[in-house]
Amino acid sequence: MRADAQRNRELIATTALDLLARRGPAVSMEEIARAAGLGVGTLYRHFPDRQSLLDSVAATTLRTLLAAGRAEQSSAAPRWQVLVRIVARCTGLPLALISSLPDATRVDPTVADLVAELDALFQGLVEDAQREGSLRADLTGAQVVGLLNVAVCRPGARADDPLTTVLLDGLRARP
Amino acid sequence: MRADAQRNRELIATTALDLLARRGPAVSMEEIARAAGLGVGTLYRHFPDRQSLLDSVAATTLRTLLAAGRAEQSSAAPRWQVLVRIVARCTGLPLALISSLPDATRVDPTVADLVAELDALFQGLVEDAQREGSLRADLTGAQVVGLLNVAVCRPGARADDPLTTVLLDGLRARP
DNA sequence: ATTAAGCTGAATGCCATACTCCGGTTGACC
DNA sequence: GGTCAACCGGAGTATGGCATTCAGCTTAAT
Repeated sequence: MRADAQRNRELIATTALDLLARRGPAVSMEEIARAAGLGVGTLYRHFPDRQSLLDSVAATTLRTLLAAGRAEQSSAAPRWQVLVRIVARCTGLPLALISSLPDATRVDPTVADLVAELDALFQGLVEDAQREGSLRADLTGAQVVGLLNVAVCRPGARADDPLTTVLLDGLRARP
Repeated sequence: MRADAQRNRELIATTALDLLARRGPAVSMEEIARAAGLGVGTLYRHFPDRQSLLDSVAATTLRTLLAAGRAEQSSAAPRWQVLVRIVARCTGLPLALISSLPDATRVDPTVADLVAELDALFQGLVEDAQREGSLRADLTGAQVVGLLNVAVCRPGARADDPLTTVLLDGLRARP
């Protein structure tokens, strides 16, 4: 593969991720192309269709997140700290949203698997934090994860958002 | 106006509000019609176009909310209580969202005014609660209102949602 | 210099959705 | 219970946005 092609492929993926994070899951191919300073045709040279591009970006990102998550998981830090760090890390990721939404048309098995794994990791972490006594115990793991999703998967979300801050404070177990 | 027309007009408004709350701001005229058990033609008999219907529903709802808010405001209850009650009251309202979003196409002056008034009322309330010492003071009124908006204006939001609960807990001033 | 891989973006086709309209229905008044 | 204007239904039309294609031009690599 020619060097410029390689570069463009990565540029497309990065740009797509960025736009998805900032403007939500409805970005058009045209928008992505323009933001990357390329023509739409180039996107289609690298990805057969829109879904492909989305899947590819999702898979890459989810894999990174999963790796980071597993690393954190086996650290010695208190579970609460771990959770906060992972949430920060995930912020701005709209892809979990794309996939976790009851979106009928989504079926890519790789992405689905990754989402499931990430979900399980998160839930385990939440439940550990509850056992540790740092996270309020009146919600199920799934509920907490669902709620963190809202905080994290918003167009334009940032880790130091008021929303994220307040939500995390609200999740902290009362003294 | 014929009795059935009157009935249908109200049915349309109610159904639209309900669907907007449950499925978000992208509901189609067809969906609303079907949910109301009517034909699309009937919607257009009562409202010249989609925007009209949305504006009408928004204006009615916002007026009700504003009245309820003003009543609460002049009650003797602690500001925190008042705030919680109003939030509960607003939950499921997607219209504030429609209007408060940077949606370029929205210009109806009535609705804009109502939104502004409701916003001001909310902010005043939040700031009073902060002075009262029941609401954390490290956020501006506007930030708090924005964040409550997220909680309240989601498709399918409910007042006893984990999200709303946790968010309110996170907003409470620390002892 | 050669050339195949790469790039562009106007043109195409598709689909969802707002909106229209005419034939059939019905409430209201006599 | 008859009349009729208001009302309703829903197939059909118009439109706009978006994914996707492709013919002609560029450029990296040798």
